[in-house]
Amino acid sequence: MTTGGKLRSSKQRDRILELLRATDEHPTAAWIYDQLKAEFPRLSLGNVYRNLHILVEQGAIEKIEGGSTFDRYEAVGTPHCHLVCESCDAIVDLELPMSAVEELTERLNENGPYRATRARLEFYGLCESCVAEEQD
Amino acid sequence: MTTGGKLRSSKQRDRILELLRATDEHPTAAWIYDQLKAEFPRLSLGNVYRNLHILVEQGAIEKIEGGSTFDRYEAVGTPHCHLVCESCDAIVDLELPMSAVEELTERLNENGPYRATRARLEFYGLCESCVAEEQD
DNA sequence: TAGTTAATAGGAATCATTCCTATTCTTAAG
DNA sequence: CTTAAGAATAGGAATGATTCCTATTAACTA
Repeated sequence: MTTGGKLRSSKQRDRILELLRATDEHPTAAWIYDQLKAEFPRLSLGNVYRNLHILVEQGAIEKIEGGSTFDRYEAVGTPHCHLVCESCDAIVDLELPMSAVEELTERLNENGPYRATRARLEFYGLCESCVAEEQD
Repeated sequence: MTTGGKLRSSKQRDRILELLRATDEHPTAAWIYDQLKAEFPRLSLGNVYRNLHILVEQGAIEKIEGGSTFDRYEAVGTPHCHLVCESCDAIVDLELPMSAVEELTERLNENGPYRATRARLEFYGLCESCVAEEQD
């Protein structure tokens, strides 16, 4: 990865940032690639990804990820939220605030022109054992 | 897909459900496959996926998905939540309840043994134009 | 017991993303 | 202005989770 040292300027990277600043469409890498293909006929998708990573590291843009690359499954039980441990990748069930989420969903539907049917609330941080391990 | 008609019993599917009910680890398909490989030497990963889909449709298990298959990007601005339109796949920025999320995060950290640093709240439903289109 | 049809195994195909390498470009020094 | 150094790029191969396809196997039913 190309962090740490000073970065050289790059027309492609500048244009990617401009594009993202000019739209509220939350584009995918492929969309950006399509947009810039005319302007940079030799543009490569890999380079779009590379520059997106750099821009994220610079704090200029944010990545809205689908979460991890693989799906997980659980038996059906009472509704609950999850805590994703960023240290060990565990997913912990939380008993907490399902009602709070429903409340927020209602509030959204009252105030806005949308019709939200459900919401997903996920916490990120450290699970119990990883919190314990940090006492060193 | 094999829905609609009556489903035949299946040792593999039964065991997958048992496994998921016996653990709170939120396994991946690959993990399930590894677990059952000894028991069913000829088990295929494709069949694990197939049975997971069936179990989800039956409502016996839930899929914790990473969201969509591709990542999206946005320029950095004020923190906000998103509404994902399930009809047109648009992602809409919401102004609403960022403080509420922080509040919930704090509450979680006070009550539990975890250390959550951030949370993600996403709403799913219909965006403005898709709500409008439904007036038919 | 035989026939029908679902379930399965196995592997090929997909698709977003990452990785690798040779080439090109930018920049700074001489 | 020229050139050397190294970053940025293009292009394509590799990866990894998931889906799709097909021939085979197994379970229910008449």
